[in-house]
Amino acid sequence: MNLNPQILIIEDEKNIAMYIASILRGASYRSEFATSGICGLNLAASLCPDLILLDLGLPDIYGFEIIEKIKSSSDIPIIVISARTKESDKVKALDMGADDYITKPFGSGELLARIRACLRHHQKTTRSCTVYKHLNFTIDTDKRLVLLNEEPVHLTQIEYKLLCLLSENAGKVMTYSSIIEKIWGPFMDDNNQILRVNMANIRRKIEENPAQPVHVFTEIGVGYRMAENDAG
Amino acid sequence: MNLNPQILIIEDEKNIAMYIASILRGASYRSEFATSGICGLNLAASLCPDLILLDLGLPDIYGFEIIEKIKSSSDIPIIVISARTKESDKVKALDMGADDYITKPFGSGELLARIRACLRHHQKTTRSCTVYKHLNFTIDTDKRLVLLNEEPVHLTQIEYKLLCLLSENAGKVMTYSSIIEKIWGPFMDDNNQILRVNMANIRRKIEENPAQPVHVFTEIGVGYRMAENDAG
DNA sequence: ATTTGTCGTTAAAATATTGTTAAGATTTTC
DNA sequence: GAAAATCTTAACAATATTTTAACGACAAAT
Repeated sequence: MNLNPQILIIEDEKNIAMYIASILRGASYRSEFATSGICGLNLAASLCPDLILLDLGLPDIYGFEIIEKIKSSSDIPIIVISARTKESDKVKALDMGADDYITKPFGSGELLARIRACLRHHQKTTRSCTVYKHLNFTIDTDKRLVLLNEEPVHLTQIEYKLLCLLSENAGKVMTYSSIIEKIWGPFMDDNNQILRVNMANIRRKIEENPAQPVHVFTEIGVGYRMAENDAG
Repeated sequence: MNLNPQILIIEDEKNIAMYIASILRGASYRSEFATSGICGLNLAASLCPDLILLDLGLPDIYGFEIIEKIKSSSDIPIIVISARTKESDKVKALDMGADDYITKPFGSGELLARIRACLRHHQKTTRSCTVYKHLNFTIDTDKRLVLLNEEPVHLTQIEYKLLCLLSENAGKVMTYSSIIEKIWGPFMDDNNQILRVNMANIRRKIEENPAQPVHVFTEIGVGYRMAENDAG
């Protein structure tokens, strides 16, 4: 069963946020708020929403920075909602990586249509299959279940995210810093000690012999790579 | 060599079409016209442009039909340009598959920014090729993987960087000092002992007979040169 | 032919990175 | 609120990489 798409609203004016949320609810999207930029960035990292609606006029962080940070660590589509009609703002936001730009006031129909277009567009890039198959284990992201030799294995939140991330990118090396950014968010420092510990825990759970892994290899000085089997 | 993106303009009013074309030319896009819907559909099929700018108010075919037809047979991004500001039109066009909707009058900056966003978005699906191919080995820089006779070869960080650098410049001699500068940075002293060791290690890994290399040749007194195969 | 200098090779020393364990800190669960 | 699980941090051993040094083979120069 797939949940309805989750949308994160980053907007400092409560009443506008509430208004948007009600529109989204009417279209049966799940929505979350953030009333500041920092808060928004953290929520974006922890929730991994399907889409972000971003107001540019935030109190703490310069709106364009948020676009940059989110896009550097993820692929989440961003629709900018702004009172600024100046062309230079639109250009800047779009070039920073925003996927669309709507100026206030806007109609609920247009907002929803643009959200649909954005989500549709994005789905083409993200594979629809929710099961990663490997040599002797599978990940079912739909059920959040990992089976090792048909037997369920318990993974903690972080371990699970990490395994999924590597599965998604099976075959190619993911650098330590990119992994850390994707799992712990953009404010985590680049110390990969914590990553090493988690990888050790994962290997203890899914590798026959953790000292000679067959699933996740380490490229010394660079990062980790998951074996490219029939993942996907 | 990659040509600049080609953009198809489907617009019945000549002067508007010319205006758009001049904007595109200014940003060094290649552009083509179609002044009717039928004509546009044919050109879309034969040219396979990178993007389509579509005016909704065409004489022959109902504009929405064009969106539907193009999208059903291809993945070309479509930006609708229209004088209609009615929300229902926007919603309909976007839901039909259009990727963006701009209302006239629009600024050239916004148009170009939206085109960039659209192209960028679309490129993600068709990822660029990052593979260097040589006689019996390949380097996949996306996966950071070196295959020798289809078998993965392990290279250390320096070895890998070095091999990539030479591949990038296949066919031409790279001087020792330029190599050292690129790999160890500008503060490394010009002693190429360390480079010799690394080259020996690389040759042991990728050359059949390291004493008679076929991939990386040394130009005595000057530097190293990688054989110019179909690298790229 | 001898000298000079460059290059390839090997091995050992120095350095850096990674895996592992265990002990607090924090959160979640009951 | 206590117990369990999880997350984080620190220390240390194991391992891999990078650097340095020494030396023989070979080519160019005298």
